[in-house]
Amino acid sequence: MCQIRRMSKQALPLMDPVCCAPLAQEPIGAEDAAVLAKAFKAVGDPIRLRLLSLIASRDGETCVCDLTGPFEVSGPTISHHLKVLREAGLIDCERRGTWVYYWSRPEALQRLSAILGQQVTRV
Amino acid sequence: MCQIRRMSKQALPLMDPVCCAPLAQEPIGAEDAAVLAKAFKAVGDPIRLRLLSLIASRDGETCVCDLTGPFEVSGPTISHHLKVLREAGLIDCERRGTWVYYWSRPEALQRLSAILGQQVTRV
DNA sequence: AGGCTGTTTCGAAGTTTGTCTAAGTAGCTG
DNA sequence: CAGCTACTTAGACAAACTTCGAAACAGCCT
Repeated sequence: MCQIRRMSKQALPLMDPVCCAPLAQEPIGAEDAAVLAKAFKAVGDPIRLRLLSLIASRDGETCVCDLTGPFEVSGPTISHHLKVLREAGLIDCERRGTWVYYWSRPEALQRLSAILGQQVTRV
Repeated sequence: MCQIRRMSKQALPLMDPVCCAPLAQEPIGAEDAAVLAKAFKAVGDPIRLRLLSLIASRDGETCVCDLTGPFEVSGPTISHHLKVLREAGLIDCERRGTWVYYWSRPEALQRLSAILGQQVTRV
């Protein structure tokens, strides 16, 4: 199930040690590249990208039950993709009663955005 | 070999029809997601991310001969990764005499950055 | 033309990923 | 507690990806 408490405690587990220098500013190191590539790979799947957009474009939280509808894949597959996004630090979740709710981590998206972009953004 | 003329003519073949609305603004459509996911997948590999950073952090062009050195993989593998980046519209190349030179397409990186970020950037 | 160097393409391992069905866990309700 | 619903995990399998060595191609030089 959703690792509620554990995930909420550690923010951005994968990207934390990575600096924010844009790609085009200086050649990225091998370790940073490995960590960042994992995050980019997480958004490198059409269904995950749509899931992330669905979750991020909501004001508050999104119930999983609202996420399985728009896709042509089975529930377990959606759950798998949500897990990948969660392990990449892009979203987080919490179970309240029967349902599980997801929300996005804008700071993680912003960080990835800053890596690709030219502006030297501090997040 | 490097599709010099052909690639230079058509700019951003994969991302051209995709709009620039940030992920978090509105749920992305399935077609846009497919195109964008391909681009994100291209940077979702550590070697490709380093290659892109190496190329993008240079002022001008980068010779392939300077790209094979820093990596522990064979020449053909580097060539394959460069092809993936090129097909994603992130870099382009030209052969001049014996050597092939690569350069980055900042507008493509900027577009991806804008999709992830919150600012409504027009590129 | 023939040989040499730099780069890409081809074909074939081995690994990873996306997807499914089946089974398991969490929590509600009677 | 039994049964029900919501969601996740486990195991399996096909498709895709990464990588390599070998071969092919492009352009220089003699």
